[in-house]
Amino acid sequence: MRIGDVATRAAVSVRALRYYEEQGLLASTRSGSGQRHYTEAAVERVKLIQSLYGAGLSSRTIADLLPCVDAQVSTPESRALLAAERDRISRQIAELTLTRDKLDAIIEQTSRPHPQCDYVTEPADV
Amino acid sequence: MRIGDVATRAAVSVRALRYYEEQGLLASTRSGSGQRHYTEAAVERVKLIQSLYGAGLSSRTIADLLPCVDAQVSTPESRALLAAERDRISRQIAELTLTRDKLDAIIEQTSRPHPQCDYVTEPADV
DNA sequence: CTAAAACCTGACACTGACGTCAGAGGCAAG
DNA sequence: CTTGCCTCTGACGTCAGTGTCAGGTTTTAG
Repeated sequence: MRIGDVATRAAVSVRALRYYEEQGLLASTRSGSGQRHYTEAAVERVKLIQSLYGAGLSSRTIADLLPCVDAQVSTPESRALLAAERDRISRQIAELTLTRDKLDAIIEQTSRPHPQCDYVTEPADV
Repeated sequence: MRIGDVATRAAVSVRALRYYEEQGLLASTRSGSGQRHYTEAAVERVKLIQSLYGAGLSSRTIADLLPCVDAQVSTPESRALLAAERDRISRQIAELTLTRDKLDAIIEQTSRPHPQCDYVTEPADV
């Protein structure tokens, strides 16, 4: 599989895949002419990388924990790293939940102003 | 209250506060000599701004929805904006939850390798 | 009164995950 | 063979929130 196929199937840019390789997150074999080739597994790996980026992990952190995913084995350090990131994500979820609740409160308040006031009614179709 | 006090109490940098003002997120009155002065409410406002930043909103988006918080009134547009951001945060929470579950699965797998293998035992105190 | 600490504006530096462009080579189809 | 798309490397650009420095004024503490 060539880089363009992986990019399409994982819904990322070609540039991103080269960057992942540069960061040591994604390996490829090279054809004689230097073109990258990937296995099917690469697509899933890229999706995992993407979700970790989405959770706010840096390339460096991902690079640290991916080998442990590959090897299916963890050292005390890698377990600590994994747990630390999981906890960070949990805290992030908690914060986001609070923020969403704040937004909900704002929506509540602004949608029901003093009844005697003029205010714009529900949007018809937006 | 001067800028340094607000910074301390809201746990942000002085630079950040000046930036918020520049972006139209936080107003201040100026003393004759040009120094910024804030009310108590500024601290809470800064915390709100921070949590919105934390949820991935841009200055621009925050600038769009803060006036509606202030006015306690919403237009159809602002309601749509608020709802859209709330939904975005909800999706973000859902994604983060999935990612955390993936990490949990990885932790599970790597913490219990094939029993017949040598592997490092539980960390004592980390 | 004076020194330290806080404040001001303006501007450039930085970070990280890419976008984008240039210039050159590779590969299947007609 | 050549046309057109894909790929390569290298390098600079971007964005957004903030750090940081310079050079100067203001406020506060002793």
